[in-house]
Amino acid sequence: MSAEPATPALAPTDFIRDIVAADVTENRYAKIVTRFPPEPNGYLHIGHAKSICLNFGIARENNGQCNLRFDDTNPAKEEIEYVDSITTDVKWLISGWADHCLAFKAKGASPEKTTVNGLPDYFIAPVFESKIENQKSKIDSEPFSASSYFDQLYEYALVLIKKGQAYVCDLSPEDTDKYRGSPDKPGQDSPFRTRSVAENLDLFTRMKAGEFPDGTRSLRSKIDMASPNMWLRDPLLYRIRHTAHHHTGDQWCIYPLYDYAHCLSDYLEGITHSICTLEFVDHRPLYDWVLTSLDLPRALPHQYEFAKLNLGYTIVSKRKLLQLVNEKLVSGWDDPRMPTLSGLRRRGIPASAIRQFVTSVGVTKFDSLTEVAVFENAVRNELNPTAQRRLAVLKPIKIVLTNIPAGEVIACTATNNPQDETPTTRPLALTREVFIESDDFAEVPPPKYFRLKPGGEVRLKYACIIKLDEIVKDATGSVTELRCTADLTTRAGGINVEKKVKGTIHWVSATQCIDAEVRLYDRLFNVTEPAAELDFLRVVNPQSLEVVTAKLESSLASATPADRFQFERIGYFSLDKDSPVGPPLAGAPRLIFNRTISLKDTWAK
RNA sequence: UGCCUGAUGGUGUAAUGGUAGCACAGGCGACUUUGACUCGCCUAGUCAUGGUUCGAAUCCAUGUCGGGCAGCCA
Repeated sequence: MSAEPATPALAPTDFIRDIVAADVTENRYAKIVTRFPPEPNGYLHIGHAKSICLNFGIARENNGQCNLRFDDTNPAKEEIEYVDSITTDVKWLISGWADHCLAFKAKGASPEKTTVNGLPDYFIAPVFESKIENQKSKIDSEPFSASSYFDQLYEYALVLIKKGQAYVCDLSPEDTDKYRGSPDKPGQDSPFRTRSVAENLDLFTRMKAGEFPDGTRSLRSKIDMASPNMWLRDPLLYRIRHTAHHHTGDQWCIYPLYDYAHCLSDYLEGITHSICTLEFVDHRPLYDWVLTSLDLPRALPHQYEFAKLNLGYTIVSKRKLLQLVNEKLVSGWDDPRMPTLSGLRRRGIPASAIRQFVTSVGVTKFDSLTEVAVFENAVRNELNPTAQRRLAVLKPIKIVLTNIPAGEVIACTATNNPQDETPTTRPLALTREVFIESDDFAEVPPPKYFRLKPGGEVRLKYACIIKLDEIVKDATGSVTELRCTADLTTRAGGINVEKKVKGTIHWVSATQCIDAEVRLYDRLFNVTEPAAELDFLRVVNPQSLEVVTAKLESSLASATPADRFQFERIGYFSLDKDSPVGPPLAGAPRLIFNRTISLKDTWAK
């Protein structure tokens, strides 16, 4: 038996995809439909990326659809600002990969009443932005949202009441808690559990009408107060909240809870596979209870759970991320050190690298902690073949090439990306005075030091070999310049091009370079599991940002934020979104570059 | 001491009763006008104890350890 070549990058497989594949084989659904259902109460982060890639990935691999849906059933926590940032981040992350699977709904639409197998039903149809853009008459669309199902959800609640499966409870929040019992002790039935259908209908109608203050009554499912599963002890379906909703305004004062709204939202949208994280395993019987209690005519969605992503040296808790922002430990939600998608984007990390990373981590039920090295590897893998090589000196030290006259310009040719099949080039100017990296010179070199040292030779990349003759110091003894001789016969085309030296270093012309602010980022925390600390603020890395004024080769003056650069021998960089674009004018703010990630450095270790 | 869930090299993940493989990390070496990339080699694993079986990471039993659950949050 010859083994098929493994292609995990192209066709990832995991226990959820196996279930989907089996459902496809057995023709259980006409189309595979998944969904990404964030609550609009914060910014998306690297952990969400795993869920997004799983849901859109499954849709993509099965010619299916993935809905972006806002799980906006709690008006107290949600804001329109978040729906906008989430929509932007999702589109960015799937761009060029699963755009065609992304489903929205028609703007303002709510589920339509239909008949299926002679039974009344509701369904909301998808709209694909990727398709309407090609059409003449553009349909306005928007993401799905639980709040656009409030009418249907209310109707379904009425059905549950009429079937005797839900009741209005007058217990206070505190008493509800007491009656619920504890994990090892059964709860007690609410005294309101036996109310008549008529009374329940009356009370629930009046709840909706706004007759009662917050917290005075709730609609509860009638399941089992003695269930060993706490979530089956008559969980609440509706609570009273006299609070305006970012989407429905003042229209409602009762709002459905997650366990009631989520499964039905899935059903209304025709979701087939409802994928969530492990903490919802205990909720699954409730998910199924609601759906099966309602005698719905179409195929029911099913919930599957996987372990969320844990990344070393990273925090994703909304509360803690907010604390970093509020206490000005970072510049904002999109600070390049933040694990938010907007932060990673600003840092210059390509969406494809994030996708590759979360795919490489896999999907299981094991609560794991992934090393940051895996993420960094994915980023470098994406950047190496695409980033344009440039020369930049972060911490300059001046070299004088004593045998090159002042004013003379020696033209050199640099390769833009050696990884290209047919690499392109650009011109570089070698002049009498150049800057090199101060790390690339050592007066007292450590063992196996390949770089510039007294009496030693190195190659200036793309130019020629130079030899250090003299170290010039000021009165305090610090080095002010290095006087070297350039061996011009070792240039490309020269008779001694083939001459080998151990070290090759980067440089820029002192007279033909530009200044730029370069922000060097390091990990935000000093410990692998900052979330496990009693006080995570105490393990914030005080050196997570270093700002330097660097000398860049002049071609970098025309950089745009979309460009990805590798500053040779240093790392990958991109223009910050706040940086002025285009050639710097006199007196104008200078360019700002972010270091996306350093190059691997096996010498520094 | 109720319910749910899980345990494979340092890390993550495959193997669905039949050769424990891959990636990352680490080590050594080759190549190199990036101490990068690339290439080669190496290190290292089935939680424990029993059982079923010709054969067990996989099935069964017991135990150990980890994670989750008692919001009118999602």
